[in-house]
Amino acid sequence: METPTTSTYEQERRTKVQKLRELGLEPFGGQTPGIQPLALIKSVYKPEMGHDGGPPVKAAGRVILKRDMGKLSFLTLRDETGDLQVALDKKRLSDLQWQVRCLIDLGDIIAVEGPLGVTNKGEITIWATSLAMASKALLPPPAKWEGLSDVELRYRQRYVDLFANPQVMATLKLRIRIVEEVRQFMRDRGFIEVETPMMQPIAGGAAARPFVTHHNALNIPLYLRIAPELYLKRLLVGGFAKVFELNRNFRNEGISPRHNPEFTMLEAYEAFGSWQTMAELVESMICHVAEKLFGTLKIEHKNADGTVRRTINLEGDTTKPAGQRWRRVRMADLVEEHTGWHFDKNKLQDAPPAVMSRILDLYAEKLQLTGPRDQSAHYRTFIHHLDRMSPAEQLQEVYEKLIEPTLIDPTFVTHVPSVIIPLAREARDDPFFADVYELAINGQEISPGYSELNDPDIQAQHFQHQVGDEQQKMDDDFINALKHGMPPAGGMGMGIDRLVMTLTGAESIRDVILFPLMKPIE
RNA sequence: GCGCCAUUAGCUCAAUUGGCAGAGCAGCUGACUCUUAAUCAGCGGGUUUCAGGUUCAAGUCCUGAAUGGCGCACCA
Repeated sequence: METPTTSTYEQERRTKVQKLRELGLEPFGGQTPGIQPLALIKSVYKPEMGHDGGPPVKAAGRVILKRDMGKLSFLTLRDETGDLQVALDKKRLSDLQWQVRCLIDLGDIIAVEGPLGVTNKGEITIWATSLAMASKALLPPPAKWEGLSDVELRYRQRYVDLFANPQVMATLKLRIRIVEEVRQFMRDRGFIEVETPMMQPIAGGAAARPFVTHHNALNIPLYLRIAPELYLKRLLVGGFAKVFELNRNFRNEGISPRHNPEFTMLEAYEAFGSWQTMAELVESMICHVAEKLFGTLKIEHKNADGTVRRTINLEGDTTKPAGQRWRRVRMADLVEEHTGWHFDKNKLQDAPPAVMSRILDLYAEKLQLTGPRDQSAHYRTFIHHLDRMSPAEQLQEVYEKLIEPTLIDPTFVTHVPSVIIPLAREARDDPFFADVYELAINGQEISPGYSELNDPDIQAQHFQHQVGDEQQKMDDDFINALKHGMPPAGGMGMGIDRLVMTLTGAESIRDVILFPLMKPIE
């Protein structure tokens, strides 16, 4: 591809590429066996090795700092594992290689070989006896001290972000470790990982707008899945007892600090389980991951200056058995606790005026509104919005908008109105509510868990109702599957990106996704 | 889709009331064999995101656009 850029930086560096070629050297390197990670090399050094008495080592990395002093240079190399100093001493290098030294810029990737040692000031250092350009960088890296801080550039050019900002690399690697631990935990619990269609003729299992594509040979529309749920349940019908899938879902909705159009979801189903077995599973899993990766159940979110912004306590009530320690509370009780609204399945408009006043207090707090209430369009819109809802929707709305964001420590919210959860079973003692939990941590919904609905007729009714709302399409084949008999089951979903945000303290979902979606330029 | 805010050198940021667009790092030239964001001397570097407008004069004020951030809406 043609390079349109003609910045002086690039021109200078292209000249150096040319000079390397004139010296008979390859500016873009080649296969180089025997290179060891910088952190490993650093760990090999022992004080008795002295100034340069360590073993010969072979290293490679990006030059992130350069200090030239006439006939001696110190470079700081960086690789995936960390930083290490390399010394280029004119006496130890051939004339040709010394000329290479003069052509090294910040950002270049170089390979060196030489004994491991230490400088007079005590810095562990490779005293290079050979030096090769592995990849000449044609573009300059960001400022060496500030790194790259322009948010847009960081997301658009993550490759720069990763090498310029070690904290970014650390967070994204932590994400990878979390995913590994979640998988391992599920396997240890006897769940098997399956792969179900990401391209579906009917996008079911959730209420969200799907991405649409087209299959040419069949001449049919296909939808990127918004959830794997209906296929995983088909597997229960087929006889799988404990399955999970950990992969991408796609939802054609707005982008926000908590929403990326493609995101990673864990879904798991256990025959003869329930929302209670799923609650135990998710609580145990998150605690396991936290213990394994951080060695603690107290997760601290820190600011850039190191001060603690927020602490999430995953311990719960330690007088109870492990896996049942997190708070469990009915949605109606939680709403009453915060607003004084005693939910009796009647409309909010019928509650005492003090309730609405309290709800508006919370609304003002959330949006940080200070002005008078009567004239504010904010309040009018919100009230009008609530007025048009059914009591069940009002309960859900008050919880989701005003209370969920305040739930920092893990909380299982149970007895959610069943009308808004078409794929779950109704509670036996009161069919107004569904047999489910919604787990909130860090002010976000992290995981829903259901006692799954396996009655094909009730499921079909729920779909009919939903079709009326244009929320979910009727999936006749799924109903057909249920007619063959699906064992009663517990099912759960868990938003992996949000879990990672909770565990790492990331404020935006983009900080835990390697390549978040950005609008293309032009 | 709506609202608020931002956009200045490769990067990080200044620029008073509307009055000559600047610094640090990076770059170039030179010095330097123990530096740690090396140091020292000198030199370059700009369509102030874009398109219009007001004005003697616009980075600064106005209108529109683009991209981004945050909030709202959407997303059970």
